Amino acid sequence: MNSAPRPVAGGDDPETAAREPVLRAPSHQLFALIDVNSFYVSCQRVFEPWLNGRPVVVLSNNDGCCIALSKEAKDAGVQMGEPWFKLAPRAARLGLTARSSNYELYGDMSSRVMQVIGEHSPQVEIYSIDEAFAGYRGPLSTVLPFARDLRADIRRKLDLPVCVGMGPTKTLAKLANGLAKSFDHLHGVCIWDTVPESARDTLLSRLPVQKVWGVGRRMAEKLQAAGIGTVADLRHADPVVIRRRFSVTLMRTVLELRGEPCIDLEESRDLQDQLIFSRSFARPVTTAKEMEEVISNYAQRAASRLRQRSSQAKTLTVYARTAAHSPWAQHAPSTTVPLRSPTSDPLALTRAAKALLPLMIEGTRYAKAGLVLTELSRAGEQLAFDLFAEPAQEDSLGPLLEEIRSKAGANAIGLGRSGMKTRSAWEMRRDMMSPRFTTAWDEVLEVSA
DNA sequence: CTGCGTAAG
DNA sequence: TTTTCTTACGCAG
Repeated sequence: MNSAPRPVAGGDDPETAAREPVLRAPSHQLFALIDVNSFYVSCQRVFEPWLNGRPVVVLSNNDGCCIALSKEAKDAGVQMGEPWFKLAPRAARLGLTARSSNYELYGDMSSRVMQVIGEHSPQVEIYSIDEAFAGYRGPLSTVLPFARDLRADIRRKLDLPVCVGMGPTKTLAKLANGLAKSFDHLHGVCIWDTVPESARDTLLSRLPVQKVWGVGRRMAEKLQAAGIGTVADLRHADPVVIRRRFSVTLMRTVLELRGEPCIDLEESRDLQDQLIFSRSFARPVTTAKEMEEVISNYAQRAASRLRQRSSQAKTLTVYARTAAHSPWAQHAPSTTVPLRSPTSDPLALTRAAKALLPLMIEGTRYAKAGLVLTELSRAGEQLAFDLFAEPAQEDSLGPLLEEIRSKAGANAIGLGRSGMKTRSAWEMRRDMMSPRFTTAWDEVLEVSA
Protein backbone atom coordinates (compact mmCIF):
# COMPACT_ATOMS: atom_id res chain seq x y z
CA MET A 1 0.00 0.00 0.00
CA ASN A 2 2.80 2.32 0.87
CA SER A 3 5.26 1.04 -1.65
CA ALA A 4 6.82 3.74 -3.73
CA PRO A 5 7.34 3.69 -7.45
CA ARG A 6 10.94 2.73 -8.06
CA PRO A 7 12.96 5.70 -9.17
CA VAL A 8 13.30 5.64 -12.89
CA ALA A 9 16.71 6.41 -14.26
CA GLY A 10 16.75 8.48 -17.40
CA GLY A 11 14.02 7.78 -19.95
CA ASP A 12 11.28 5.39 -18.97
CA ASP A 13 9.82 5.93 -22.40
CA PRO A 14 11.55 3.21 -24.46
CA GLU A 15 11.38 5.19 -27.68
CA THR A 16 13.13 8.23 -26.25
CA ALA A 17 15.62 6.07 -24.44
CA ALA A 18 16.50 4.28 -27.65
CA ARG A 19 16.99 7.47 -29.60
CA GLU A 20 19.30 9.21 -27.18
CA PRO A 21 20.84 6.56 -25.00
CA VAL A 22 24.06 8.33 -24.14
CA LEU A 23 23.08 11.95 -24.37
CA ARG A 24 20.92 11.78 -21.31
CA ALA A 25 22.71 11.99 -18.02
CA PRO A 26 21.41 9.55 -15.44
CA SER A 27 18.53 11.17 -13.61
CA HIS A 28 17.69 10.18 -10.05
CA GLN A 29 14.53 10.70 -8.13
CA LEU A 30 15.68 12.34 -4.95
CA PHE A 31 13.95 13.67 -1.88
CA ALA A 32 14.78 16.91 -0.14
CA LEU A 33 13.81 17.64 3.43
CA ILE A 34 13.69 21.34 4.13
CA ASP A 35 13.43 22.38 7.73
CA VAL A 36 13.51 25.83 9.34
CA ASN A 37 15.98 26.08 12.21
CA SER A 38 14.28 26.78 15.55
CA PHE A 39 11.22 27.79 13.58
CA TYR A 40 9.22 29.69 16.21
CA VAL A 41 12.28 31.54 17.46
CA SER A 42 13.33 32.37 13.91
CA CYS A 43 9.86 33.75 13.14
CA GLN A 44 10.06 36.03 16.16
CA ARG A 45 13.51 37.18 15.08
CA VAL A 46 12.35 38.17 11.62
CA PHE A 47 10.27 40.91 13.20
CA GLU A 48 12.43 41.55 16.24
CA PRO A 49 15.93 41.44 14.75
CA TRP A 50 17.51 42.56 18.01
CA LEU A 51 16.86 39.01 19.20
CA ASN A 52 19.45 37.70 16.73
CA GLY A 53 22.49 36.22 18.41
CA ARG A 54 20.79 36.20 21.79
CA PRO A 55 19.29 33.29 23.74
CA VAL A 56 15.55 33.18 23.03
CA VAL A 57 12.82 30.71 23.94
CA VAL A 58 9.20 30.44 22.83
CA LEU A 59 6.73 29.17 25.41
CA SER A 60 3.82 26.77 25.05
CA ASN A 61 0.21 27.83 25.57
CA ASN A 62 -0.33 29.21 29.05
CA ASP A 63 3.32 30.28 29.01
CA GLY A 64 3.93 26.82 30.49
CA CYS A 65 7.20 25.51 29.16
CA CYS A 66 9.79 26.01 26.44
CA ILE A 67 8.79 24.55 23.09
CA ALA A 68 11.39 26.27 20.94
CA LEU A 69 14.95 27.24 21.77
CA SER A 70 17.49 29.28 19.87
CA LYS A 71 20.95 27.80 19.58
CA GLU A 72 22.19 30.34 22.11
CA ALA A 73 19.53 29.23 24.58
CA LYS A 74 20.53 25.59 24.11
CA ASP A 75 24.17 26.52 24.65
CA ALA A 76 23.19 28.31 27.84
CA GLY A 77 21.82 25.00 29.11
CA VAL A 78 18.10 25.65 28.68
CA GLN A 79 16.24 22.38 28.09
CA MET A 80 13.39 21.68 25.72
CA GLY A 81 10.21 21.37 27.78
CA GLU A 82 11.62 23.24 30.75
CA PRO A 83 8.88 25.01 32.72
CA TRP A 84 9.09 28.78 32.49
CA PHE A 85 8.42 29.37 36.16
CA LYS A 86 11.63 27.50 36.97
CA LEU A 87 13.57 29.39 34.33
CA ALA A 88 12.25 32.89 34.99
CA PRO A 89 14.44 33.60 38.04
CA ARG A 90 17.58 32.79 36.01
CA ALA A 91 16.42 34.54 32.84
CA ALA A 92 17.90 37.94 33.54
CA ARG A 93 21.28 36.50 34.41
CA LEU A 94 21.30 34.39 31.24
CA GLY A 95 20.19 37.33 29.13
CA LEU A 96 17.30 35.09 28.10
CA THR A 97 14.29 36.47 26.28
CA ALA A 98 10.96 34.60 26.26
CA ARG A 99 8.03 34.94 23.93
CA SER A 100 4.53 33.52 24.22
CA SER A 101 3.74 31.36 21.22
CA ASN A 102 2.00 33.17 18.41
CA TYR A 103 0.58 30.53 16.09
CA GLU A 104 -1.05 33.01 13.78
CA LEU A 105 2.36 34.42 12.98
CA TYR A 106 3.97 30.99 12.60
CA GLY A 107 1.14 29.70 10.44
CA ASP A 108 1.43 32.68 8.16
CA MET A 109 5.22 32.41 7.87
CA SER A 110 4.85 28.68 7.29
CA SER A 111 2.65 29.13 4.25
CA ARG A 112 5.13 31.61 2.82
CA VAL A 113 7.93 29.08 3.27
CA MET A 114 5.88 26.38 1.57
CA GLN A 115 5.13 28.71 -1.29
CA VAL A 116 8.81 29.40 -1.93
CA ILE A 117 9.56 25.67 -1.83
CA GLY A 118 6.77 25.20 -4.38
CA GLU A 119 8.57 27.62 -6.69
CA HIS A 120 11.54 25.22 -6.68
CA SER A 121 9.84 21.85 -6.91
CA PRO A 122 6.66 20.58 -8.54
CA GLN A 123 6.16 17.97 -5.81
CA VAL A 124 5.92 19.20 -2.24
CA GLU A 125 4.68 17.39 0.83
CA ILE A 126 4.03 19.68 3.75
CA TYR A 127 5.17 17.53 6.63
CA SER A 128 4.73 19.90 9.54
CA ILE A 129 4.48 23.59 10.25
CA ASP A 130 8.20 24.04 9.60
CA GLU A 131 9.16 21.12 7.39
CA ALA A 132 8.50 19.91 3.89
CA PHE A 133 9.66 17.11 1.65
CA ALA A 134 10.21 18.00 -1.98
CA GLY A 135 10.86 15.75 -4.94
CA TYR A 136 13.78 16.43 -7.23
CA ARG A 137 14.94 14.79 -10.43
CA GLY A 138 17.97 15.78 -12.37
CA PRO A 139 21.60 14.84 -12.84
CA LEU A 140 23.63 14.39 -9.68
CA SER A 141 25.80 17.39 -10.53
CA THR A 142 22.80 19.73 -10.22
CA VAL A 143 21.64 18.51 -6.83
CA LEU A 144 23.92 20.58 -4.67
CA PRO A 145 23.21 23.82 -6.57
CA PHE A 146 19.49 23.07 -6.27
CA ALA A 147 19.69 22.68 -2.51
CA ARG A 148 21.87 25.76 -2.03
CA ASP A 149 19.65 27.88 -4.20
CA LEU A 150 16.53 26.80 -2.33
CA ARG A 151 18.14 27.62 0.97
CA ALA A 152 19.38 31.01 -0.21
CA ASP A 153 15.99 31.86 -1.68
CA ILE A 154 14.17 31.25 1.59
CA ARG A 155 16.74 33.36 3.37
CA ARG A 156 16.45 36.16 0.84
CA LYS A 157 12.67 36.25 0.60
CA LEU A 158 11.71 35.50 4.20
CA ASP A 159 14.91 35.98 6.20
CA LEU A 160 14.50 32.50 7.70
CA PRO A 161 17.40 30.07 8.23
CA VAL A 162 16.79 26.58 6.86
CA CYS A 163 18.69 23.33 6.49
CA VAL A 164 18.27 21.12 3.45
CA GLY A 165 18.99 17.40 3.46
CA MET A 166 18.72 15.29 0.31
CA GLY A 167 18.83 11.60 -0.41
CA PRO A 168 17.26 8.78 -2.46
CA THR A 169 14.66 8.10 0.27
CA LYS A 170 12.75 10.22 2.73
CA THR A 171 14.55 8.54 5.62
CA LEU A 172 17.95 9.37 4.17
CA ALA A 173 16.86 12.93 3.36
CA LYS A 174 15.90 13.31 7.02
CA LEU A 175 19.20 11.86 8.10
CA ALA A 176 21.11 14.18 5.76
CA ASN A 177 19.14 17.10 7.14
CA GLY A 178 20.33 16.15 10.62
CA LEU A 179 23.92 16.14 9.39
CA ALA A 180 23.45 19.53 7.76
CA LYS A 181 22.33 20.82 11.12
CA SER A 182 25.16 19.29 13.13
CA PHE A 183 28.14 20.18 10.98
CA ASP A 184 28.78 23.88 10.51
CA HIS A 185 31.13 23.35 7.59
CA LEU A 186 28.22 22.00 5.51
CA HIS A 187 26.56 25.44 5.63
CA GLY A 188 23.08 24.01 6.08
CA VAL A 189 23.10 21.64 3.12
CA CYS A 190 23.86 17.93 2.95
CA ILE A 191 23.43 15.56 0.01
CA TRP A 192 23.58 11.94 1.20
CA ASP A 193 24.76 10.61 -2.16
CA THR A 194 27.82 12.83 -2.06
CA VAL A 195 28.95 11.66 1.36
CA PRO A 196 31.89 9.32 0.65
CA GLU A 197 31.11 5.64 1.23
CA SER A 198 33.83 5.38 3.87
CA ALA A 199 32.51 8.33 5.85
CA ARG A 200 28.96 6.99 5.80
CA ASP A 201 29.64 3.91 7.86
CA THR A 202 31.78 5.74 10.39
CA LEU A 203 29.06 8.35 10.74
CA LEU A 204 26.23 5.86 11.07
CA SER A 205 28.09 3.66 13.52
CA ARG A 206 28.36 6.66 15.84
CA LEU A 207 24.70 7.65 15.61
CA PRO A 208 22.32 6.12 18.14
CA VAL A 209 19.46 4.31 16.43
CA GLN A 210 16.99 6.75 17.96
CA LYS A 211 18.21 9.44 15.60
CA VAL A 212 16.46 7.69 12.75
CA TRP A 213 13.12 9.06 11.61
CA GLY A 214 10.43 6.76 13.01
CA VAL A 215 12.48 5.26 15.82
CA GLY A 216 11.51 6.70 19.20
CA ARG A 217 12.55 5.94 22.71
CA ARG A 218 10.52 2.74 23.14
CA MET A 219 11.62 1.20 19.88
CA ALA A 220 15.22 2.19 20.57
CA GLU A 221 15.08 0.28 23.87
CA LYS A 222 13.73 -2.85 22.19
CA LEU A 223 16.31 -2.61 19.45
CA GLN A 224 19.09 -2.16 21.97
CA ALA A 225 17.98 -5.37 23.68
CA ALA A 226 18.33 -7.10 20.33
CA GLY A 227 21.86 -5.79 19.93
CA ILE A 228 20.93 -3.00 17.55
CA GLY A 229 22.24 0.20 19.06
CA THR A 230 23.38 2.35 16.16
CA VAL A 231 22.00 3.45 12.83
CA ALA A 232 24.66 1.29 11.16
CA ASP A 233 23.41 -1.76 13.09
CA LEU A 234 19.88 -1.10 11.92
CA ARG A 235 20.92 -0.60 8.33
CA HIS A 236 22.73 -3.94 8.33
CA ALA A 237 19.91 -5.82 10.02
CA ASP A 238 17.96 -8.41 8.05
CA PRO A 239 14.72 -6.76 6.88
CA VAL A 240 12.79 -10.03 7.12
CA VAL A 241 13.87 -10.57 10.70
CA ILE A 242 13.02 -6.97 11.51
CA ARG A 243 9.55 -7.36 10.08
CA ARG A 244 8.96 -10.53 12.09
CA ARG A 245 10.36 -9.35 15.40
CA PHE A 246 9.31 -5.71 15.22
CA SER A 247 7.03 -4.26 12.57
CA VAL A 248 6.52 -3.72 8.91
CA THR A 249 7.10 0.02 9.40
CA LEU A 250 10.53 -0.60 10.87
CA MET A 251 11.36 -2.89 7.98
CA ARG A 252 10.57 -0.06 5.59
CA THR A 253 12.93 2.11 7.60
CA VAL A 254 15.71 -0.47 7.17
CA LEU A 255 15.16 -0.57 3.42
CA GLU A 256 15.05 3.18 3.22
CA LEU A 257 18.34 3.43 5.10
CA ARG A 258 19.77 1.21 2.37
CA GLY A 259 18.55 3.61 -0.27
CA GLU A 260 15.48 1.69 -1.36
CA PRO A 261 12.44 3.98 -1.37
CA CYS A 262 9.41 2.58 0.49
CA ILE A 263 7.70 5.73 1.72
CA ASP A 264 5.93 7.86 -0.84
CA LEU A 265 5.76 11.59 -1.11
CA GLU A 266 2.21 12.46 -0.05
CA GLU A 267 1.58 15.65 -1.89
CA SER A 268 -1.90 16.32 -0.62
CA ARG A 269 -3.74 14.63 2.11
CA ASP A 270 -6.90 16.34 0.95
CA LEU A 271 -8.97 15.54 4.00
CA GLN A 272 -7.71 15.01 7.49
CA ASP A 273 -9.24 12.25 9.57
CA GLN A 274 -9.97 14.29 12.65
CA LEU A 275 -9.78 17.71 14.21
CA ILE A 276 -8.86 18.17 17.84
CA PHE A 277 -9.28 21.35 19.81
CA SER A 278 -7.98 21.09 23.34
CA ARG A 279 -6.48 23.50 25.82
CA SER A 280 -5.30 23.50 29.39
CA PHE A 281 -6.74 26.25 31.55
CA ALA A 282 -4.74 29.00 33.19
CA ARG A 283 -6.76 28.21 36.35
CA PRO A 284 -8.81 25.15 37.23
CA VAL A 285 -12.48 25.15 36.24
CA THR A 286 -14.73 23.81 38.97
CA THR A 287 -18.31 24.69 38.06
CA ALA A 288 -20.63 23.57 35.27
CA LYS A 289 -21.44 27.19 34.59
CA GLU A 290 -17.83 27.99 33.85
CA MET A 291 -17.34 24.76 31.91
CA GLU A 292 -20.29 25.68 29.72
CA GLU A 293 -18.52 28.90 28.84
CA VAL A 294 -15.32 27.01 28.07
CA ILE A 295 -16.77 24.37 25.81
CA SER A 296 -18.98 26.87 23.98
CA ASN A 297 -15.87 28.85 23.23
CA TYR A 298 -13.94 25.74 22.14
CA ALA A 299 -16.82 24.51 19.99
CA GLN A 300 -16.97 27.79 18.14
CA ARG A 301 -13.23 27.86 17.54
CA ALA A 302 -13.33 24.25 16.36
CA ALA A 303 -16.19 25.18 14.05
CA SER A 304 -14.20 27.94 12.44
CA ARG A 305 -11.23 25.62 11.87
CA LEU A 306 -13.54 23.13 10.32
CA ARG A 307 -14.83 25.83 8.00
CA GLN A 308 -11.35 26.96 7.06
CA ARG A 309 -10.71 23.41 5.87
CA SER A 310 -14.05 23.26 4.07
CA SER A 311 -14.85 20.29 6.20
CA GLN A 312 -17.75 18.96 8.23
CA ALA A 313 -17.94 16.53 11.13
CA LYS A 314 -20.39 13.74 11.78
CA THR A 315 -19.25 12.91 15.31
CA LEU A 316 -18.12 15.00 18.26
CA THR A 317 -16.33 13.80 21.37
CA VAL A 318 -16.02 16.17 24.28
CA TYR A 319 -13.92 15.61 27.36
CA ALA A 320 -12.44 17.30 30.39
CA ARG A 321 -9.86 16.14 32.84
CA THR A 322 -8.13 17.07 36.03
CA ALA A 323 -4.38 17.71 36.12
CA ALA A 324 -2.36 14.52 35.69
CA HIS A 325 -0.48 14.47 38.98
CA SER A 326 -2.55 16.75 41.15
CA PRO A 327 -3.18 15.85 44.79
CA TRP A 328 -6.88 16.55 44.24
CA ALA A 329 -9.55 14.11 43.12
CA GLN A 330 -9.02 12.75 39.59
CA HIS A 331 -11.83 12.79 37.07
CA ALA A 332 -11.93 12.50 33.30
CA PRO A 333 -15.48 12.67 31.97
CA SER A 334 -15.93 12.20 28.24
CA THR A 335 -18.78 11.55 25.88
CA THR A 336 -19.30 11.02 22.17
CA VAL A 337 -22.22 12.63 20.41
CA PRO A 338 -23.31 11.51 16.93
CA LEU A 339 -24.37 14.61 15.00
CA ARG A 340 -27.53 14.36 12.98
CA SER A 341 -25.73 15.21 9.79
CA PRO A 342 -22.21 16.34 8.91
CA THR A 343 -21.88 19.92 10.04
CA SER A 344 -19.48 22.75 10.78
CA ASP A 345 -22.18 24.87 12.29
CA PRO A 346 -21.06 26.52 15.53
CA LEU A 347 -24.56 26.29 17.04
CA ALA A 348 -24.92 22.59 16.36
CA LEU A 349 -21.43 21.85 17.67
CA THR A 350 -21.91 23.98 20.76
CA ARG A 351 -25.20 22.25 21.54
CA ALA A 352 -23.60 18.84 21.13
CA ALA A 353 -20.59 19.74 23.25
CA LYS A 354 -22.83 20.60 26.18
CA ALA A 355 -23.39 16.87 26.62
CA LEU A 356 -20.31 17.02 28.82
CA LEU A 357 -21.93 19.18 31.47
CA PRO A 358 -24.12 16.56 33.20
CA LEU A 359 -21.08 14.28 33.52
CA MET A 360 -19.11 16.77 35.55
CA ILE A 361 -18.69 16.51 39.28
CA GLU A 362 -19.31 19.97 40.64
CA GLY A 363 -16.34 21.21 42.66
CA THR A 364 -13.75 19.01 40.89
CA ARG A 365 -10.70 20.94 39.70
CA TYR A 366 -10.66 20.39 35.92
CA ALA A 367 -7.43 21.46 34.26
CA LYS A 368 -8.11 20.86 30.60
CA ALA A 369 -10.94 20.25 28.16
CA GLY A 370 -11.15 19.38 24.52
CA LEU A 371 -13.24 18.49 21.51
CA VAL A 372 -12.51 15.78 18.98
CA LEU A 373 -14.32 16.04 15.66
CA THR A 374 -14.28 12.85 13.60
CA GLU A 375 -15.86 11.30 10.51
CA LEU A 376 -14.94 14.38 8.55
CA SER A 377 -16.22 14.97 5.05
CA ARG A 378 -15.94 17.79 2.54
CA ALA A 379 -18.38 20.64 3.07
CA GLY A 380 -21.15 20.63 0.52
CA GLU A 381 -21.24 16.89 0.06
CA GLN A 382 -24.37 15.60 1.62
CA LEU A 383 -25.48 12.01 1.90
CA ALA A 384 -27.96 11.21 -0.84
CA PHE A 385 -31.07 10.40 1.15
CA ASP A 386 -30.37 11.89 4.53
CA LEU A 387 -33.78 12.56 5.99
CA PHE A 388 -32.29 14.41 8.91
CA ALA A 389 -30.05 16.74 6.94
CA GLU A 390 -30.18 20.17 8.46
CA PRO A 391 -31.62 22.82 6.18
CA ALA A 392 -29.14 25.32 4.77
CA GLN A 393 -30.47 28.06 7.00
CA GLU A 394 -28.47 26.81 9.99
CA ASP A 395 -25.36 27.24 7.94
CA SER A 396 -25.57 30.98 7.56
CA LEU A 397 -24.48 31.83 11.08
CA GLY A 398 -20.95 30.46 10.74
CA PRO A 399 -19.74 32.70 7.93
CA LEU A 400 -21.23 35.72 9.64
CA LEU A 401 -19.37 35.03 12.88
CA GLU A 402 -16.22 34.45 10.86
CA GLU A 403 -16.53 37.77 9.12
CA ILE A 404 -17.01 39.68 12.32
CA ARG A 405 -14.11 37.89 13.98
CA SER A 406 -11.73 38.62 11.14
CA LYS A 407 -12.63 42.29 11.25
CA ALA A 408 -12.87 42.80 14.96
CA GLY A 409 -10.73 40.07 16.55
CA ALA A 410 -11.30 36.53 17.73
CA ASN A 411 -13.11 37.46 20.91
CA ALA A 412 -15.35 40.11 19.45
CA ILE A 413 -18.39 37.90 19.18
CA GLY A 414 -19.56 34.52 20.32
CA LEU A 415 -22.56 32.47 21.25
CA GLY A 416 -24.03 32.58 24.72
CA ARG A 417 -21.66 33.08 27.59
CA SER A 418 -18.54 32.72 25.49
CA GLY A 419 -19.22 36.05 23.82
CA MET A 420 -17.73 38.09 26.62
CA LYS A 421 -15.21 40.68 25.59
CA THR A 422 -13.30 40.55 28.86
CA ARG A 423 -10.90 37.66 29.32
CA SER A 424 -12.12 34.91 31.63
CA ALA A 425 -9.98 33.43 34.37
CA TRP A 426 -9.57 30.08 32.59
CA GLU A 427 -8.28 31.57 29.34
CA MET A 428 -4.69 31.09 28.25
CA ARG A 429 -2.01 33.18 29.74
CA ARG A 430 -0.02 34.88 27.00
CA ASP A 431 1.84 37.55 28.88
CA MET A 432 4.80 37.79 26.57
CA MET A 433 3.04 38.17 23.26
CA SER A 434 4.63 40.00 20.41
CA PRO A 435 2.23 41.50 17.86
CA ARG A 436 0.77 39.48 14.98
CA PHE A 437 3.03 41.31 12.55
CA THR A 438 1.77 39.73 9.37
CA THR A 439 -1.88 38.94 9.93
CA ALA A 440 -3.59 41.73 11.86
CA TRP A 441 -3.82 45.18 10.33
CA ASP A 442 -3.61 46.99 13.62
CA GLU A 443 -0.45 45.14 14.64
CA VAL A 444 1.50 45.43 11.41
CA LEU A 445 5.19 46.15 11.72
CA GLU A 446 6.09 49.77 11.17
CA VAL A 447 9.08 50.44 8.98
CA SER A 448 10.97 53.68 8.99
CA ALA A 449 13.19 54.20 5.99
C1' DC B 1 -14.48 -0.96 15.10
C1' DT B 2 -12.40 0.86 19.31
C1' DG B 3 -8.78 1.72 22.41
C1' DC B 4 -4.02 1.89 23.41
C1' DG B 5 0.74 2.66 22.51
C1' DT B 6 4.23 4.88 19.78
C1' DA B 7 6.06 8.54 17.11
C1' DA B 8 6.50 12.98 15.05
C1' DG B 9 7.33 18.15 15.34
C1' DT C 1 11.68 12.88 30.76
C1' DT C 2 7.95 16.32 30.47
C1' DT C 3 4.14 20.69 33.08
C1' DT C 4 1.98 21.65 24.79
C1' DC C 5 -0.89 20.50 21.22
C1' DT C 6 -2.13 17.99 17.02
C1' DT C 7 -2.14 14.10 13.74
C1' DA C 8 -1.41 9.48 12.19
C1' DC C 9 -0.56 4.48 12.21
C1' DG C 10 -0.06 -0.30 13.80
C1' DC C 11 -1.52 -3.76 16.84
C1' DA C 12 -4.52 -6.20 20.13
C1' DG C 13 -8.99 -7.47 21.41
